[in-house]
Amino acid sequence: MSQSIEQPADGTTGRTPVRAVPTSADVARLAGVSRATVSYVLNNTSAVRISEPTRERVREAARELGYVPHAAARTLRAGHSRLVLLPTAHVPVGPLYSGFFNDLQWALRRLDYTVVQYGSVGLAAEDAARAWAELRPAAVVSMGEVEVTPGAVEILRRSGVKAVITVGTRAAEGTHSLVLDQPRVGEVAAEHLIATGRRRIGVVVPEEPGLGMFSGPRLDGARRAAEAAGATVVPLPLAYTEESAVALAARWPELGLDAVFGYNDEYAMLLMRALQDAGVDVPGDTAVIGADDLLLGRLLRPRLSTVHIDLIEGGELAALVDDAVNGTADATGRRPLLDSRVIVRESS
Amino acid sequence: MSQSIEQPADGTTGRTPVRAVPTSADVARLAGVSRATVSYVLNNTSAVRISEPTRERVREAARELGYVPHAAARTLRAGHSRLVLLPTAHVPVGPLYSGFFNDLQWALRRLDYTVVQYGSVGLAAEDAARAWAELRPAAVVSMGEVEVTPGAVEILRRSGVKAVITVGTRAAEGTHSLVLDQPRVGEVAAEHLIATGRRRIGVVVPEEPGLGMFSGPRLDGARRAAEAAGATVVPLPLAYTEESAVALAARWPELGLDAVFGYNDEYAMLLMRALQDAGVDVPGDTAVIGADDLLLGRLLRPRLSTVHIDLIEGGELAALVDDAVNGTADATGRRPLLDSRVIVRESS
DNA sequence: ACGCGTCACTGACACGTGTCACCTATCTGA
DNA sequence: TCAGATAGGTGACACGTGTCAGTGACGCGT
Repeated sequence: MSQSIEQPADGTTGRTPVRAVPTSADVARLAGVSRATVSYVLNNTSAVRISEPTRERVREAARELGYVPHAAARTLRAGHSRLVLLPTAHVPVGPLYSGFFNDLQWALRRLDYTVVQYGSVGLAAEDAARAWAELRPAAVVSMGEVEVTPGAVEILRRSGVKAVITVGTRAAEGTHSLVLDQPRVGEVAAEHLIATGRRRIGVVVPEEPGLGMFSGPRLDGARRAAEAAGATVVPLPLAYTEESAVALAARWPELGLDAVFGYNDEYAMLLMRALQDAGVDVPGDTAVIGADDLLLGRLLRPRLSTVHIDLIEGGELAALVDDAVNGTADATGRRPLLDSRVIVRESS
Repeated sequence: MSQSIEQPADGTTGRTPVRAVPTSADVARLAGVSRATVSYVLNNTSAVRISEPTRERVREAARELGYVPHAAARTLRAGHSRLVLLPTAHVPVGPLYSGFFNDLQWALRRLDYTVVQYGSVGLAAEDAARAWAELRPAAVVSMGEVEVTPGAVEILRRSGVKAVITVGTRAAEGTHSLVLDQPRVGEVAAEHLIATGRRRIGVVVPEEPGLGMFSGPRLDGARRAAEAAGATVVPLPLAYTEESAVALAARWPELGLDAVFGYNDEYAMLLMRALQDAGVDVPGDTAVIGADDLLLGRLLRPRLSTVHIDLIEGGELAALVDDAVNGTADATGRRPLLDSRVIVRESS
């Protein structure tokens, strides 16, 4: 405890045993200028004039020392960061999300933001918000998995977060909300099935946790369409395992369904295979339709019909984030951003 | 229209009253104590004794103000962060990776680290390293997509990064390397095919960029197995589209292959379907095997044989990261980690 | 010689936190 | 009574950066 580390002692001792991380002060010393000059040169600030020979000396010194600025010190000084926080409970699998995330990250990077995926497993909404707030992000973009309560928004706002954006099934108080009309997905699926003469429609409800906020609204949408046409909707709980699908298929005769909306392509494929193995003819006895328009859906026979969902483009969302951070978000109010449409193949 | 955007319904659209972010000094003032005391209480430092009434006053004040510590200031003061950087060029789709990433993030969080996915699209290795270094992470875990050159390692080390860990097809100089034995995947696949009497084996090589560092070694492994048994290996370029698969299937007769290793399950499924549509009997004429053991592979008929890959567990890697940061990791350097075994179903 | 403007740069402060050394009462034992 | 121990706390510094207000040198017109 009383052992002291050898002091760098400002030039008196030339060598320190541990190689310290070079700072802008080191660069300044080597280049024979002040630290302010170093800062001006490396950030090439336009308001201050520094002669070209000096600029070059500074840059050379920085290169030689391998100087890299300290992001934490920067944000501390600046009072705000360029972090965009992306809370995730479980990282969602699925190519739809992956592709979207890729685009978003790329676009935000282009705007000089850093995207941080931050897990908050098993935390209450406001505890999670506190954890996020520690990073003092410029914006928080919640993609529907994580609930954002008004209290959580208040915590974030109070910690200096400029923009809170939610993408989910419903608008969250106090945030810029991109409302994905999940009921519409179920609705167009059901409308299609009804239009092709089906009357008793099953709707798969995944048992996996975390999907409830999508499956519920899709079920509701299907119900709405069925009601309007005098058809019937039956919810079908299903886990993403072969056993569960086989068990459901075994009950098929007693259910008396002539169509099923499989929540998404993956569940639909799983169920369709089980149905075929149980002797159910698709689409003769029962029509099947999924959602998400995966390539793999075309590999089964019959090819899987699906609902194609146009998610907002990553670049578009990135622009919204930037506007919200700058306080220049357009006040156009509601704005149509995508459509869900049925792609008919062979399974319906 | 199934998506809409909404403004904050707070009445304070865009323009929030400039309420200063509370600091520990504010808490101290409100509680009537010094800032040092606040720090001791909130981090409940064991070495210093603070009376229970005072502790409670401080906690109450912090609660009332909604105080949240400033991570940047903390890491600046501490000289190091608890960030674990996970560079990604493209976020890889695929459930294998997603599941792994989930586990890793969860386990590291448990050890009080924050995982940051940081994209470095189109940057040279050392430029990317400089960008990572700005965040002064405690560790950098590169998952094989991004090349880590010795120069990049030097930059990271110099910026104070405690541990550089690479997970990939080969060890990287100066890092803790987890070597995934990719050739082994191709080898076991080919050995299985040869053992069941096949002699001319096609190996799918995806045309998608970024997969080359996996597909190349797998091809080599297959070649090695074939050579040992006097069999033949033919590389088959394939893009992840139906058209590409159909085109490849059309050339099947002239290729004269009696087996194919599909790189992974997704490519294998795509190709198998195209082969069947072209009138090729699977596994009669040609055996097909994939890799990754996806559930969807069981949905096709015949069920897809596959190579099951045991990736390192997220928790295990997290422990290694922690050890490396603390300097208590065994300096073995390289360590083989990928166990591959064939799961025979019906397609081979 | 003097005022004035421009050029090229520097000194010093603030951002929010953790921690070490120090300080003042009060209590203890002889 | 007095030295010493202990409880409970505080003042001050350092971390690395960006930026504002100066500051000396120099050229120029009168």
